[in-house]
Formats: sequence, structure tokens, C-alpha cells
Amino acid sequence: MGKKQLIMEKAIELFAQQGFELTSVQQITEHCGISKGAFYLSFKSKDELILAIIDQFMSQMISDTDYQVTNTQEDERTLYKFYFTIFKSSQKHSNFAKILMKEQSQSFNKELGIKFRYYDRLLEKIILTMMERLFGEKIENTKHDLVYCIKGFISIYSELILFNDVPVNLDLLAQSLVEKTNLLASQITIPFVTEEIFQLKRLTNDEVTIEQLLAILDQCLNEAEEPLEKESLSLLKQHLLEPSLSPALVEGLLKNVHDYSNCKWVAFLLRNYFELSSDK
Amino acid sequence: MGKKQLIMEKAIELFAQQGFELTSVQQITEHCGISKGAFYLSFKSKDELILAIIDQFMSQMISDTDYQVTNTQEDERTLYKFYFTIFKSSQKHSNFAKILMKEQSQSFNKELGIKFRYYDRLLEKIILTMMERLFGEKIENTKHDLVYCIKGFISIYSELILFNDVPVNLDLLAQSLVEKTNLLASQITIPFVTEEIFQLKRLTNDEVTIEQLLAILDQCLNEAEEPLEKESLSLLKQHLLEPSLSPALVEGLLKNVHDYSNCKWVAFLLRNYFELSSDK
DNA sequence: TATAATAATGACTTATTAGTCAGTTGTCAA
DNA sequence: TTGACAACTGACTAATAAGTCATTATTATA
Repeated sequence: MGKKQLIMEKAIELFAQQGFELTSVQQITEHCGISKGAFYLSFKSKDELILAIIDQFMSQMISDTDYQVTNTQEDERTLYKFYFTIFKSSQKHSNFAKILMKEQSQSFNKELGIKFRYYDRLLEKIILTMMERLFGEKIENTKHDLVYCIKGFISIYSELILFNDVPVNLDLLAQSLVEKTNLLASQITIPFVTEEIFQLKRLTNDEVTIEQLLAILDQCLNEAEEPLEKESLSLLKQHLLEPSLSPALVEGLLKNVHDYSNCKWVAFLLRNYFELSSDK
Repeated sequence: MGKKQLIMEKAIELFAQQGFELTSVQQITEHCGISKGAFYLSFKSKDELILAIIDQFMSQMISDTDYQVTNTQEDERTLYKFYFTIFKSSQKHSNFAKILMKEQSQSFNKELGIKFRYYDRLLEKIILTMMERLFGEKIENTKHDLVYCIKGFISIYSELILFNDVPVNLDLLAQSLVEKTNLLASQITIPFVTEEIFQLKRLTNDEVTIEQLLAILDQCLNEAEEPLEKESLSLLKQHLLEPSLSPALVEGLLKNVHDYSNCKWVAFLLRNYFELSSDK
């Protein structure tokens, strides 16, 4: 195990400077003082190393944050603890945090992308739960926007403290963000991220299951008014359960459905789904 | 020129999907239907292509935004126009915007990093000026934090609309962010980004070596066409190697150079460099 | 039509990469 | 001391990359 840990630590240093792509296994082994062969005794591939690093640190960060948030009794300290823990954690593992900032959005590696999205979602869940606990019903309509704002604060201030060698007073930073968050939570009235967008985002990013799709389809069918809309949806549902229509027919039905504003996103999901399954 | 534009457009499509590193010149030329040799008739290297793309779009985005902000008379519309223009712009050039999100923070390529930071600073300047105009003295202590929050909003909501195929109501998004911004501007009291941190960040980030500056200068000299441009650049180069001109003369030369769009950022870098060395 | 100039080609070179594997070294029990 | 086993090595392969250049095609001009 010692060797595995050594490789991970040294690799993180290089990744933080150069990124995944531009760091070669050769470089990593030289930096460790071991041979190339030895590397492949510990990890099956470079990708496996990357995934292992992401897993180790993200689960640590997430569970630290979750622990602090769920175990702070006094509500007025919760937000502070949240921000403080996040920034403390990224300061402590600054090399890893730098990697995270650099590679996060670029999910060229399929599995890596899924992993990043998974942890991103965990964090989102923590934030959402925390906000619901702290502000309850008052933020029902704006809660998803609040989650986004908080994520925006974290990302932009992390960049500031990670990539600029400025002396940082974490206590002040946390206080400052708590004030901003409280202000927004108690006073914003115009939501942008609706429940619908939130769900849609969630679905499009993942491999949507057929059950989810059916549920959504049924909901649309219930709301449908025009006969054309109803019939198209119904045919699509049948095709979903038991593929029987030609691509051109499906395409036409999707176009029909797309004309009704409340069904635009179902059309999108279905198109995605059909393309995906026909590719395989 | 037609060929150059074709290559840039096709390359953007590939870069947006795969990123710079994972897109080969071969792929680009195949996607254009031209040969590898033809590519190198238009661009000296893959890096030059990347820099050209960044320049084209960033200067467009920045000047669009600046125009909207400085030409909106009614103060209460300014913020709205600002947000709307930014998001409209990134929606219009969504492939480029995706590249930007992916590659922004990772400045592995030295010159690319400098370029990104240059445009980032221009945007920061626009935001700061706008906020000072709108809120004046009231935000003296918090203005840099406000700039950061706005940048955070832009970055996180851009990600949402670029990487998730959700139907977007830009009008609503802009309104929603205007409300948030106004709230923060009028009510936050705890600043974190002090003038000091702001200045410090500015200085530590721009370690441009004299060699890099010379290389960039030489490149501009090669591309320069107008005699005034050529002569000004040449004089600045001499002054860089062996300071001999008075500040006023240098300032004048920089102004000359600034008039030529392809040299704007060299002027910026030189101004920074001279100020830096005279400060110390 | 003939000639010069320009544009475009793609096989080639050189460099680098991830990953392999036949062989070497070290360790420890019998 | 010996033999068996695991840990380790690094030259090697195969793939892919950026960039070059002798050759060919196209266009403009006289």
C-alpha cells in the first residue's frame, strides 16, 4: 500500500502543475524514483490512477463537509462551518484542489466525467439539505438558485485563494460569504432555476432509465390537450416499450411533440434516449 | 482569409467536444477537407491557431459587452443589459464558450495563460467600472467582492446553460441576476477582497519575463503592416532592451500601438511591465 | 498556348506516449 | 546454501502526434 500512496502523492504534484494530459507516466515514475514497470504493478493504467486520486480526495472532502454541516446544532453557525470547512479542505489539499478546478468541467474521459458529476451532485445535495433546514419554506421557489449562487461563490473564491499567492483569512472569508448567502436567501424573489430545469439537468446528464422516461411521458400525456400531441406522445410511448417504428417516423413524432412548449424537454430526452440505444 | 476562417470554425467545433490537447491537427484538416500542408500555410502551429481563436472571440465578447454597458443611459437597465449580453454572447458562440470554460483555468501553455488572464482582467475592469458608476461611494469597501460575486454568477450559470441542454429564458436569467446583484451591492458589509489583495493578485499573476515579451513583440513586428505601427513597436523593443525613453514618450508609443487591434494586448503587457519595473 | 507563380498535397521524419514482458534483484524459509 | 517467490527493472512495441518538404495541381499572366 505504501507504494500506491507514494505514486498518488507524487502524481498529484505533477497533475496540479501540468494537468492530466500533459503529465506522462514516465514523469510520474521518475518523480517517484521507481521504474515504469513498478507503476503498472500498482495501477492497471494511468486512468485508474486518476480515478483513484479523485475518489480518495473527493470522498474525504465531501464527508468532512457533510459531517460539519449535519453536526452543527446552532443554525446560525452552520453556514459558517460549511464555508470554512470547504475552503480549509481545499487549502489543505491545495494541489488536489487545483487539479479539480482545472479538470472539472472537461469530461473528455467518460468515466472521469461521471465521477466528477457524481461528487458534484453529492455536494449539491448537501447544500440543498442545509439550506432547506436553515430557511425552510421561505426559499421553496428560490432554493435551486441559492444552491447555484453558493456553488458560484465557492468556485470563484477557491480560484482566488488557490491560484494567487495571497494571504488568506479563512475566518473572514467564511463570514463574508455567510452574510451574502443570508442576504440572498432571505430576500431574492425572482427564481431562474426552477424545479423543472433542475430535474431536466439531472436527467440529461445521466443515462436516463426507461422507467424515468415513461414516468415523464405519462405526466405529459396527462397534461396534453391537442389530439395531435396526445397521439404522438402515445405512439412514442409504445415505441419506447417495444421499438417498432422506423427512425423517420420517430423523428416526425418528436417534431410534433416539440411544437408544444410543455413537452419540449420530453422530446429532447426521448431523442437522446433513442440515439443512444440505436448506437449500441 | 477564407481558408483561415474555415479552419478556425471547424477547429472550434472539435475543440469544444474534445479540448485542445485531444484534438489533432490531422483531425482538424480532415474535418475541413484540406491537407495537413494546407493547414500550415494558414497557421505556423497548432498553438497559433488556438491563440487566434481565443483572440477573435474574446475581443468580440468583450467589446460587445463594453459597448452595451457604456451605452446604456438609464442606470436601472445597465446591469440587465450586462448580464443579457454576456449570456447571449456565450449562447451564440456556444462552442467557443464551452472551450473557454474547459480550458480557462488551466494555463499549461504559458502564452495561452497570459492571454486568458488578459481578457479576464478586461472583463473585471468592465464590471468594476460599471459597479462604480451604478453604486458609487456606497460600495467603496465591497466593490472587489462584488466583482467576484458577479464573476461567480456568470461562471456557474454559464456552465448550467452551456453543458445542460435546458431551454433557457435569458430575460428571466438576467432579471434574476440583476436582483441578486442589487441586493448584494446595497447591503453587504463584510468585505473579503480588499484593495490590497486585489493589487497583490494583480502583481503575482503577471510574471511576464522579458524574453516572453520580446518573443511576442517580434511576432507583432512580423505581422505589422503600417509604418507607424512598425516603428512604434521597434522603438518599444529597443526601450525594452535598454531603457532610454522618457515615460511620456513610452506612453505615446503605447497609444500608437494600441490602435492596431492585433497589438492591443502587447500594449497592455508592456504597460504593465514598465509600470512594474519602475515601481520597484 | 506557354510560362511563371502560387496553392495544395500527403508521405515522411522525429518525438513522445501508454503499456508490455523477458529478465534481474532481493528476500526469506528450509 | 539453495530454491522459490515476489518485487522490480527498463528496453521494447505499437500508436499517435506535430511539423516538413519534394512533388503536383491550379491559376494568372504574357
